[in-house]
Amino acid sequence: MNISIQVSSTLYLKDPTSSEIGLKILSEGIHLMQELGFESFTFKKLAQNIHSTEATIYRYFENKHNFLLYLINWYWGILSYRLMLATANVADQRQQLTNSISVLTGLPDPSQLGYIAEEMQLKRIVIQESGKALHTKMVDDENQNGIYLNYKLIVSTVSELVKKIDPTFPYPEMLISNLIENANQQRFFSVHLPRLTNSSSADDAVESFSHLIIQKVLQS
Amino acid sequence: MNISIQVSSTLYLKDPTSSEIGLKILSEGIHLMQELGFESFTFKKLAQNIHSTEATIYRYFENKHNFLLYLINWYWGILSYRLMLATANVADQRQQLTNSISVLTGLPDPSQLGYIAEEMQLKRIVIQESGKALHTKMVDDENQNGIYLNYKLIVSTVSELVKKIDPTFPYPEMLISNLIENANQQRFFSVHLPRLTNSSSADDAVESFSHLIIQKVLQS
DNA sequence: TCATTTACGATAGTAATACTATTATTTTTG
DNA sequence: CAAAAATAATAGTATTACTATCGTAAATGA
Repeated sequence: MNISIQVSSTLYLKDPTSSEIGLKILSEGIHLMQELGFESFTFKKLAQNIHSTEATIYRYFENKHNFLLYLINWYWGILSYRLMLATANVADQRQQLTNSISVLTGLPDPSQLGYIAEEMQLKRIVIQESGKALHTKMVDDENQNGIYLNYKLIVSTVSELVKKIDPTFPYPEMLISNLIENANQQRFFSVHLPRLTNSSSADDAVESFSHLIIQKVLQS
Repeated sequence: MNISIQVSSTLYLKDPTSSEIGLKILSEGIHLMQELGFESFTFKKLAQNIHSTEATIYRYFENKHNFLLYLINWYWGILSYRLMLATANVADQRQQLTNSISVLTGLPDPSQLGYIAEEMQLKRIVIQESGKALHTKMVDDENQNGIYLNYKLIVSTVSELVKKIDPTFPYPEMLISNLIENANQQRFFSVHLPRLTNSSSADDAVESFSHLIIQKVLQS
């Protein structure tokens, strides 16, 4: 059911979407990754869960670090797609920005068309694990290999919108990457360190906060 | 030279500041942690560097995860102290907040009194590794053990200031934890993923951005 | 000062992990 | 239906994150 989300081909040895067992690696892999967390997740456990072997998984992914990067890349691909949907045929640039911020910082609406089942699971993985994927000695090499293009494209697209709305604002990229990262961080806090946030699961304070920042900071 | 920074005693088995070799574990440990990163850092390597053995280090710290938590806790202790210095004898609350934001998001001034040599190294470790310490299955237990009290105290103190200045602002804790986390994140981006930020090492855009947010968002 | 606790160094050992390698068997495909 | 490719089954390796044991050195205290 993937609407052909692009994931950088340097992240896999063999395209997991090209075979039955590859798809099982992905779907069960997502499930196991969020259940166990990156540290306790192993290819051995995944192999057992899909009634296959370690060797088979290693034919698709070089290592579990790359597997995590694949999942994160996939997530940003989905968001990229939803961002496109949310701004298409919207004339007003302010409204485009508002819609974009909702996509990037709000929770996905399950009833919406184009909803992708894996998105919620991937989002949880991104919130919990993406720091571990990023804060590595390999980050510069990976960046060179285009691993972060999906993410950078999102930041670039939305910050271009910011520039159009308020050309005087001096930190458009920082503003957008901040709001994106903050959304994930605050959702983590609201579960584990609630005194660091004003977000609870009931109202979506994270999204409201983001809109408020945009509204107060940009002059149009 | 520690001005008796408090670190939660649940983080060590034996206080490393209480002995010669404990202090060597800390100073060489900081050095090695930032040089190798958390993954490649091992107690074995650290033991070799201080001409001691693994067993000795394990007598001070239960494991390397707790060692990292100790370093991070130490960092927040230092910041807590600097926050106190920066707001003491400042009458105006706005100015107190401004000074606090500078401490939390700016770079420390080496010429300033009370500067602690390890702070820069610890800051680098916090920027690079703190996500790995936090995003773990143990986070709830650790929080229960008071590991994050230093951090929560900082957020609480500064957000109380926010509440006094603008009682109508609905997300004071989120605002402050966001600015703190953002500062570290953007500094990481500026080194590794510069297209996600507008911060370069030359000017301190991170700090300016933070002040701008505060200024625009709070009404006084 | 001398006995005793405490800390440290040296060494060995273990279970788990993150892979690599080999070979047999099944599945796919031209 | 033959050849190629993918997978299963199994074994093996280096490293890591510890734990255990024991002899010695240093600090402490009566």
